[in-house]
Amino acid sequence: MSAERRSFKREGADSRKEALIRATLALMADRGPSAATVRAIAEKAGITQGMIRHYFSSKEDLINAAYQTHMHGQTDAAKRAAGAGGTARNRLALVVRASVTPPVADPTALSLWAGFIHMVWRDPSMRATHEQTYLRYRDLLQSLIAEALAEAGRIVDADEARRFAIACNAVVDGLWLEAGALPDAFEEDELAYIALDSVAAILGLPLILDEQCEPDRENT
Amino acid sequence: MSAERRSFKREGADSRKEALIRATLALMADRGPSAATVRAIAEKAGITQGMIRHYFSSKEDLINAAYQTHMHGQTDAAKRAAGAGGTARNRLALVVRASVTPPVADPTALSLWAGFIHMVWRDPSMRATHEQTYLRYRDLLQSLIAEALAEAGRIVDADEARRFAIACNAVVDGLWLEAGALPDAFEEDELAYIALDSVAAILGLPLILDEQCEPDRENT
DNA sequence: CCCGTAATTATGCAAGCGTATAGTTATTGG
DNA sequence: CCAATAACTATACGCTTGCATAATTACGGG
Repeated sequence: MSAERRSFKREGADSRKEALIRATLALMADRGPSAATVRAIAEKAGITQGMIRHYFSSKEDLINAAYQTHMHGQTDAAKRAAGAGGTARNRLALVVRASVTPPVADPTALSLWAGFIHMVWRDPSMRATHEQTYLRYRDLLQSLIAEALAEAGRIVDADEARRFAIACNAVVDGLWLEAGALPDAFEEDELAYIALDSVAAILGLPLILDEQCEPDRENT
Repeated sequence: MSAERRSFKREGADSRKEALIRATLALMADRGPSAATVRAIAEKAGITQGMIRHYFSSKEDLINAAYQTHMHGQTDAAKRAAGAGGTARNRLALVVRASVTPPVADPTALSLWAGFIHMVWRDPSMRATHEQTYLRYRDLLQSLIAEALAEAGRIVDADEARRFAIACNAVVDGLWLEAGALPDAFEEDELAYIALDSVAAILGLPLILDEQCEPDRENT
């Protein structure tokens, strides 16, 4: 008469943590932060809700881990798009384009990001993660910019490089935001071209994608 | 032994609605969307929780009204900064500066916006409000841009004006975002200058504020 | 003057939340 | 081969939530 007990499956700690994090992200992306309850997360991860407190000290801890995972995924995807070889100018163009096109820029990523952002103000550790991730992307941009300008024979001091990075970061973020907020309002390549044109205008450096020297997925 | 009953105060419907909306915004800005419960909102508005359902059909309805109020306030503040007279170029500069400086750009506004954004996906009426507000600001920018370019003797077709508006909007949004996310990472005027320089570079049109023209660095 | 009506308060309710904990089942070292 | 232990399930608890409704109060027209 009692419902049959759930089948007992033993799994490694890492795989369980990852499953919980992925379930959290999926729920938040789908139906907002409020949908990411411990029960829903556990169900989506295929385990019972007790596990979440067995692997994370609290739900907030799990949320934090999910936030880190998401942000690292975003940055890594953009960095990966740059590839290893080619000119700095081309790598910069590739990073810019990747940052305003799927899968980095899409409604799911924006929704997820927005869901996390408001937690940043209350939890200091989430704020730390936020700043770190934010500045890391900007630093990536800044070094590519400085390198690309150097290739063109222009030497900029650190202050100017910083301002360039802030401005280009803003363009990219703004377009990333628009791509996620109004995915049907633009052609698929339109935002990429606008991003490249704008960054080029800001830097005074033509940015054209060297399609044939585009790196492929093979590098790592 | 029974606690004394709350003093009975009769008020107009508009003032009550406004009080509820302001309380909602204050709570969301302060402690996130989850803190904006009907009880907390009512307490902050100085009334009992029954009133919220007396003036709004549901809590979601109140949230929607608060969203509209906030977004309209943001756009209106930027528009107001442009003033009525002066050249279009100067009005454009004023709008750009206003959009990346307080009170339009600040942590509270960002936190509030992020709190709303993730609701946009579930509720169609909030999505409608979102698109409408979004495009209205961009249209404001686009008309100012077209006018300013015309002043300089440059006629751009509708397609190019649209791309310019998208790009400038992106710069402004990105800097607005950074100003709200990392309020201590920039000098107070720094983002305004970067915004003006970037928009100027994108449009190929020098943007200098009339009233107080600090001769900043040359772009490019 | 007073009563009907609308505004406002107070209270109750079912559902869902995060967390704690007791009970159950694999794995493992000796 | 059998405890000991860690992984895992199941359930209960206290709290909060949005919403509904009964009780109370002010106000305006007869």
